[in-house]
Amino acid sequence: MTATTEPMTDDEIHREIFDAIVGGRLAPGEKLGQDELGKVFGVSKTRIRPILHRLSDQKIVVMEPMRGAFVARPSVEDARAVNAARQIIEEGVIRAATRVAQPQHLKMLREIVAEEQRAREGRNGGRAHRLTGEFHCELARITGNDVVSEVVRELVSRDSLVVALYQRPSSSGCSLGGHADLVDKIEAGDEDAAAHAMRHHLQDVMETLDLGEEGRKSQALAKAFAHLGDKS
Amino acid sequence: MTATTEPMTDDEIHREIFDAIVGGRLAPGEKLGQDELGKVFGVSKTRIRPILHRLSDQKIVVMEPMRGAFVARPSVEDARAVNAARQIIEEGVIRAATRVAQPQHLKMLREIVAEEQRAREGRNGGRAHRLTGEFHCELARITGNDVVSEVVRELVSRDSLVVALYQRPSSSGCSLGGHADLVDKIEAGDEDAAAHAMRHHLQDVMETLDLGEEGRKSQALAKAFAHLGDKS
DNA sequence: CACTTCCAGATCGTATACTATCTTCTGATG
DNA sequence: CATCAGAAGATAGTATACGATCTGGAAGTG
Repeated sequence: MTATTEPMTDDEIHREIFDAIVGGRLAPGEKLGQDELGKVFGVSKTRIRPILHRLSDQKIVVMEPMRGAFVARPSVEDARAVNAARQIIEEGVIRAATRVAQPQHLKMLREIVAEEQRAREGRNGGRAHRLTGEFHCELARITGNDVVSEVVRELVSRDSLVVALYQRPSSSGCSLGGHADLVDKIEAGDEDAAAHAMRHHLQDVMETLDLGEEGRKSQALAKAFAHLGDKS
Repeated sequence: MTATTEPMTDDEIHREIFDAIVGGRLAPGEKLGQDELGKVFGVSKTRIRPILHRLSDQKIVVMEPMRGAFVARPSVEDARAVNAARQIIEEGVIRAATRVAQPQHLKMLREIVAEEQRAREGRNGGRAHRLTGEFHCELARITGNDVVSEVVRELVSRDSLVVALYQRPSSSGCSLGGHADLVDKIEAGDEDAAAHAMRHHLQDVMETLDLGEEGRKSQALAKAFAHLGDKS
């Protein structure tokens, strides 16, 4: 499967790794060896390194000096910061979206919500979570502003790692029906209500996570030493 | 002045180029040769290239395939998109800031406004503009959220290129006293008024620019052929 | 004389080679 | 037996070298 015939552009390689991480196929903390990735994509380290740096800028990957690149393992503080940032930024987004939303936009959102519901009923947690992210991205796209869309996209992708790390095994997906409520508020044209709902929606998402009272630092370690009673 | 003794980290080189561009020492459209930059900083192309790519991700630089890197020359559409994005995002920011602002924060903002005023009276347009950007960044920092600060910082830096390209020679700096008004609204704790003021402030900034009715595409060319009457 | 074609110089993009640093295993020592 | 020092292997970081592509000018042709 090591294709030697396809040139494959840098952006394609980037997207491949990006999707693998956000899609959960690469677990947080996983090592991303340069030579190894180079062989996978049939190119040299020289082209892998900048891509890794780019992923590092996106906070999807961390590069430890002279140690290598790893899939990011956001701390509890990071998780809270990203969520807080989303509360702040997506408030502006949903307000702007509410002002300009057209029926076709609402239809699109409702379709995503419906699919989300179906995925959750089908116990397809991965798909449900992906659709959750898509909902927020699509909401941002209603503003018609690519810059905003890109910012939201980045924040949503960072949140993917957070849920991968801190999701409770019990809770299958995201909040239950919170998105439908948002669409209702947008349709009603009630900007303040929509903004309020968005803030609380994101807070709810945060509360479904298991962030541990004192912050389950490494997760793998915490699980490994659970029998000791976690006295730190 | 070509120091061969200092190793100079990648981030330092990045910041050096970044500041040179945002600070206006490198004009939009300027060529950024890889070998040339390598010699300036006493390193090889290999280290310059990823830095250029990073600046490209930040939209401060554009990389044309097989042609090289150039200081970005944002189009009128780009300018409008960034400004619109700021209206959307900074609305959320100023609302969050209004909710949590402390007296010390207000003091900090007023100091910047005062310095800004002084710079403008001293006909120091460059300094005034830099302080304008700093005001918005400092406002974002009130939220206490680094993610938000970083997003705003990025947007503000992109706007630097916009004003470098499209600023009217007449208007020395940014809006006249718009910032003081924002601080007043924040101090009053009136979230809606603050948000409203922010949106209009950014719109005002946009209107001080000379974006040309049909979009003064290259600026240098437009000036060069002004005598022809610009029939495009 | 104007236009096209071709060649030389320059610069970008990538692979390979080398050096520095970290990790790990082995072996010695308290 | 536990611990620490040292060497070998592996991997990151950087520079150099080579091939590909673009730009600009010179020569050729209608």
